[in-house]
Amino acid sequence: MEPRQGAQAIRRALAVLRILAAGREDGVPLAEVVRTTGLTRPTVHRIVHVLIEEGIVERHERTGRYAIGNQVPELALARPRPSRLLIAANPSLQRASAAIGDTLFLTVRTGNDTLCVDRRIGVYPIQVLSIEVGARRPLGVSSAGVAILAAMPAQEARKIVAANEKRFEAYRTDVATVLGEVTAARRLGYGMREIGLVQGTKSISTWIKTPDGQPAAAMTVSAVRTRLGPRREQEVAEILLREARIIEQAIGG
Amino acid sequence: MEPRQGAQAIRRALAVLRILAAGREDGVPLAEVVRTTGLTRPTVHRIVHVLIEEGIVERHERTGRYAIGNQVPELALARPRPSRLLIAANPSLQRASAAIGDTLFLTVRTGNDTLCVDRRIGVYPIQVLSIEVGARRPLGVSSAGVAILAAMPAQEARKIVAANEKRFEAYRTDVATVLGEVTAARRLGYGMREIGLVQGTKSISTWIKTPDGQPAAAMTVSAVRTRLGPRREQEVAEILLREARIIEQAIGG
DNA sequence: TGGTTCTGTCCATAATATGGACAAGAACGC
DNA sequence: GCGTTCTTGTCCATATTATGGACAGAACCA
Repeated sequence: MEPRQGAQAIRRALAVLRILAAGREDGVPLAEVVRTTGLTRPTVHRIVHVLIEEGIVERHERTGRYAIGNQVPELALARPRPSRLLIAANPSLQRASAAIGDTLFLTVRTGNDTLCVDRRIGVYPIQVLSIEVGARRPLGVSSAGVAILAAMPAQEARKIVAANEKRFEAYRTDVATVLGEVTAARRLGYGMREIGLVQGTKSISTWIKTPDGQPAAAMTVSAVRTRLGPRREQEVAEILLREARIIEQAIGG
Repeated sequence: MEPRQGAQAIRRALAVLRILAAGREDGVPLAEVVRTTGLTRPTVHRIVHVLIEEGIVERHERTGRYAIGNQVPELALARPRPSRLLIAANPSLQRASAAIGDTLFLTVRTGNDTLCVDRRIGVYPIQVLSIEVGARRPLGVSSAGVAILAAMPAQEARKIVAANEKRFEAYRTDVATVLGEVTAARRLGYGMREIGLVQGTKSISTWIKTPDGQPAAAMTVSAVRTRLGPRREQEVAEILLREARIIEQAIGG
């Protein structure tokens, strides 16, 4: 499907950039980039340093870790329109946040990653704030990722999960576990994780599909586990499912 | 100064991306990318299409023009902190905008381009709004660019102007004209263009330097020409110069 | 001290990106 | 209609370019 050739170096540079983006502000050590991309160290080293010269990547003084540079937001300014989805989802996030009281996330798929694009903090005094806007994770490790995978054709989902295999280790999961969760999510109608990425938290995610049936995003509630018992899980899931359908209407029109 | 080799393709891809960023949402035709980068058409074609497959570039349905894709803002989310400069400049822009009443721009240098990063609209009923946040131009074609060039060592400025030679044509200027304006700006203490990029407008720009003497940005006022006669030009320049020094203090601390 | 991480560099080699040449479509003039 | 000039897209032999194995230094720990 993507047989265009003659640009190995560019593709590799982008793969490196995506890993660095997943590391956010803290940056990523070279060795980790080498491990997760599967490229050789001289190659990664060369790519990263060319990107530094070009201002696309920065190196943190103290740690020596590599991170996304300031020229990337500058390039991004050339594309200012906020996405349709963000506008369409806004009222639903507002309503659901008020009704539920716990933290809400809106997450999209980008390549083999999930990317948090919006967050609403609820009124309940204990909030799960571990995930920030811009947070990027391999598809499959969060309940949002599981929901998005559950919403796509099984074969495509398997392909993505396989591609992320190496990266799962860092999140203490593996291909079989993720595929199991995806299957469970399909049965339930929503994604769920009893053990959230942070100890003692629980997450519930619904998927949002585009008119052509592709998953566009996931809407997630994260809370301390004790606040999401079986009964309330049911309630929260119903709210999320209802709002997800409303967002689908909005992006469909 | 930048002798690292082994990544021609990556550098070329970035050069293409920067041209596309300058085109903003409208996009840029392939032929123009070829002309301004000086690369051959097969090469640009290959690069652009690989970037499309990777989601970094998009092609507009109707026009066939190429533009920055949605994955670029997604990568940029990994770097959320707004720049020090933007924070430091905020009160000055506020004050100057109130005092002057015409549109104010804050512009930074990025590579061989100027990039508008902030804009304040004044109270006067006729405002020059042609430049938007995200607008990118070759250094030298706007008064902000002239100011930034005037604030750097003459040799470096000449080098940048020479590098932009090909791109000047599209703005109906040339190396000699730009260098003349830069010299004039050094004498005056601020950048000025009697004929703005839009017919009948006039612009005045002051430069803002970092503690180490490098130009960090330019602050610009644009107005219809009749509103910036010699007397008012003097007044406006004084306000801009004063605020520029205040911003320099703020980023210096 | 030796062992284990990490990062950085060299350079012969193979694989890769290159660009001249060709092709075809679109817009314009007449 | 037909030529002219613009555009974008593709092929493929070639040589330029990116590659990665091997080596080395630095930092940390026992």
